[in-house]
Amino acid sequence: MPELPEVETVRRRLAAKLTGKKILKAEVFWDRTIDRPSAKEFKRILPGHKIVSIKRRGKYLLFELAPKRFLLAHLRMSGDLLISPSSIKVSKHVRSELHFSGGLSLQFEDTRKFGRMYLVSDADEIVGKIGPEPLGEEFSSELFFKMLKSKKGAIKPLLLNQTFLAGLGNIYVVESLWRAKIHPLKRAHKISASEARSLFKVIRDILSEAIKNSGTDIGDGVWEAGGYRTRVYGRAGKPCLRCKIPIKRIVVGQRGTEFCPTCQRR
DNA sequence: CAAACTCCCTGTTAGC
DNA sequence: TGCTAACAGGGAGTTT
Repeated sequence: MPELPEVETVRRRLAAKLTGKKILKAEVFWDRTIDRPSAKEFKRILPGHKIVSIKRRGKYLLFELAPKRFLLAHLRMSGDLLISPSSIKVSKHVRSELHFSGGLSLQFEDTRKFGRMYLVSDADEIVGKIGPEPLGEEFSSELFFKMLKSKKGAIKPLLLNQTFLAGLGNIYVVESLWRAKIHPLKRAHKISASEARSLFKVIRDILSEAIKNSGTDIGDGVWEAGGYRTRVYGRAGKPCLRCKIPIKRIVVGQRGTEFCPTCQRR
């Protein structure tokens, strides 16, 4: 499922080919894919706009358009954005399609229909409330420690909370906590300064490694491109790669959570 | 304010 | 073999 590194991979794939291109036509095959405005308005407004830049904020893709507007896309569970000749459908699950000058189209493929597109005049309407970018310059170990100190809940659901920190999903949270040797149920304000430093570094290292590898292939057919291999995610019952003790799986915040019962203490 | 739950969806898999 | 039911998962929205 697309998290920050997968969305960044998509962004890089698209930016090279679509920057400067003009939208000729917009089609919507599943209306609920368009969160706002209505699918009808979406199709009416988009033609004539040019793509100025393609950025990313957390797990959102952000297309800056001219005349000034923003097209945002969130891939949620199964979404992907693919470029193809206009005449060829990339799969039977294409929910919307933008046709560009030059004969290419951008197709929003999304098997499970959780993905959304937004067409707005102010991007902050969608991404204004999300937390700092974990790979951004404004995010520091000191800031992270302060953020953790003010929260009493368990660390795992906190890291999944997009208003706390942007871009992490279940896979990278589980991987980060394992590598930093922190128990997923540990209370955020009880994390020491040195643990916070470690977690800070680990999060940035793992995200960077995953981006370098074009994301993670978890082998369920949802995201097949990536070369990053998980160390604990999906490995319940198998030996911990550090200590050989079997990896445990619990449910935290309604999400499956693998961890090593000896390496990760509370 | 935070934690817990519900909902949206479909492909995969476990169980019969 | 073929069927059904359970399950996974992000995040907005609602309830506790």
